[in-house]
Amino acid sequence: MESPPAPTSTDDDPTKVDACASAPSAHPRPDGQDRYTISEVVAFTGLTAHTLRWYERIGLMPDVDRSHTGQRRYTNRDLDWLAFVGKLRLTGMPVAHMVRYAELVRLGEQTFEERRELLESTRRDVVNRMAELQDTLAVLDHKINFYAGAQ
Amino acid sequence: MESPPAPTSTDDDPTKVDACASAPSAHPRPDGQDRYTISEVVAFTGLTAHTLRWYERIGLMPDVDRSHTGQRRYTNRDLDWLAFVGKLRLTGMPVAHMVRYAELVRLGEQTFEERRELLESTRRDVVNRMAELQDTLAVLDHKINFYAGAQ
DNA sequence: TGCTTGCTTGGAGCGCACTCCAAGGTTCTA
DNA sequence: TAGAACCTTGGAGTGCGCTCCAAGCAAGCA
Repeated sequence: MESPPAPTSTDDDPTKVDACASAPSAHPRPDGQDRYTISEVVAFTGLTAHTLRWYERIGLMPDVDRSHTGQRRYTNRDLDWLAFVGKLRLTGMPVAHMVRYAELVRLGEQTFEERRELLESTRRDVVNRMAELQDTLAVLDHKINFYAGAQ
Repeated sequence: MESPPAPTSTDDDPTKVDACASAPSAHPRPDGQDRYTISEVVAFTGLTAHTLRWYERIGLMPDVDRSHTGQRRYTNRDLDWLAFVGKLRLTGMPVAHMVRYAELVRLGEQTFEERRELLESTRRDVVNRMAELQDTLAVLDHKINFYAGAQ
């Protein structure tokens, strides 16, 4: 990372696949022994195995490692990436944009600028959405108060 | 309305179809001459005519008036209702729940309690969503700062 | 060794919220 | 009175984000 914060956290270094440091997220196994099966990842993330495989098919997961017989083995870094994708999903960002971001990460450091622009655009969406929700909250409270006042 | 605020605003009185007072929204025509065609409503709301007709079909619009030849004529109250539905839509509330709410409004005052519960549940969803977005904002800012710092 | 459970794939299916279509009637302006 | 623009309907289609299926291989245990 930029300066010296948490020693275990991976971050936006493209050699580390742009995992997300904001959730140190205490992974159950130390680096080196982190070869999770798909069902373990299902348990950690709450996603379904179908969805995990689908993410890979559409290019949203960066090359998951395989066992000698071809079964998926996920790393802590993959888990970090999935946590970040989960955040993006909460923003309502279309999956196609996330795929674009994943592609930029694969392309390395020369895409930092475009990545930043993409995230800033997403940030604006989030801020707008929060303002909309704040408005809506006022409307809901007004009506709830009316109904509460009318017993 | 409960106390005496804005004189023009309709509100949660079921005889007035539960329109939303929170947006006084300066409708272009006074009550009595408010018989908007579907394309006028499209212009006001940003919804498509398809969507307006669909809302009616699924029970999300309360009995839109018709001209003598059967064409729709929307009132200011219909516009208020659509504005409220728009707010609910922003919360991510499923259309089926909005239809349920519309049904409760049609059933009159004895559904005040259930309407309040439905809106309070929606309110909780909104608050949760806002907290999630706030979290996400922190993650986005962290990454944006990293990319900005790396030029 | 057999048995159960888990993992693999490509491709089909689903639920939601619209979105559009075809064929025909209505309204408005000149 | 003509012509353009608008409105009607039931039903089919679309795009998104999954979700599931079938058929077969892999892993772990008695």
